[in-house]
Amino acid sequence: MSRFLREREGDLAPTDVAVLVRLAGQQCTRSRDLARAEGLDPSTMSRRLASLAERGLVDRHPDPADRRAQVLGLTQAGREALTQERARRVDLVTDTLADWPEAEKEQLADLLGRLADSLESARGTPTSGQSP
Amino acid sequence: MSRFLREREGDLAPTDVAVLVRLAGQQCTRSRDLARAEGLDPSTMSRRLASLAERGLVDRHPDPADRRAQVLGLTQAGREALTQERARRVDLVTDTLADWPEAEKEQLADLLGRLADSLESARGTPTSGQSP
DNA sequence: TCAGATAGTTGCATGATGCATGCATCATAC
DNA sequence: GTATGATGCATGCATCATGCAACTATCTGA
Repeated sequence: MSRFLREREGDLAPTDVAVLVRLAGQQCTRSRDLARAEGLDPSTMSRRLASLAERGLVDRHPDPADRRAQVLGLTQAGREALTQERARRVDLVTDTLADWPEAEKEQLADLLGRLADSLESARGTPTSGQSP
Repeated sequence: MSRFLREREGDLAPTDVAVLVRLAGQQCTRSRDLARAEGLDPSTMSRRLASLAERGLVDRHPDPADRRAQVLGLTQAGREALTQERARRVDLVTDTLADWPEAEKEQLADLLGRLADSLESARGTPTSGQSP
């Protein structure tokens, strides 16, 4: 899977896409939260955001409520880039699974969705039965 | 998924694990083939192999049939490291999907297996309907 | 024998990342 | 009100994986 994806990387790095997705979903508007959500160091997220802002995909302005922080949001270009990236991925899946029966594609989508949920709820549980 | 995995990385980098798996399966014994199989540049593979050899997980000796090439293989330590990594992953899955019904786990395994096959056979097809 | 292909390595640059640190701001205790 | 610690973000620095280009040694075929 990794080599498949490595060969088909788009214009946006995976991390950047993840950031755009979260910003589009309004799930977090703090750099800190984004970093936590993606399992990255805050410094890394700071740099990703700087890069995205420089490319005009994200816009940041000071948060009046907390002047240490900043309000993050997608620009119009950011929304378009995300739409385009999503279309690219849909094409990828469409091409690759073209000859799968419809029923199995739905099953796969359903199970992957639930897998994502399970992984999400397993976050914070480092490896195995830790945490006394 | 990526953040889940990023947080649970083992001692071996993902690429290194992939290399060990292929060597264990005897699928390729040439650095060049490994590189192609993993979608990496030969130079990168060369460096990964050097690192693995230095750590005593892989052993390389000149190929008598082709003195440019080298015969690659796992050392005993390499086999053990791979076994340990596999156990770690099994634990990860076991923990994460602990409360899934058995039937769904089997379905997921089956579909993921077939997904891997589809991705594998889609290799070399760059992005979408290219190749005139 | 010689030209071109191939296997592998190394030099160099790039880009993502983490850690330590610094700065500004907030929250709280006194 | 002021001092102390916590928090949000940025920057300096080092590390690591990676790709490209160039190189050496060897093989292959005319």
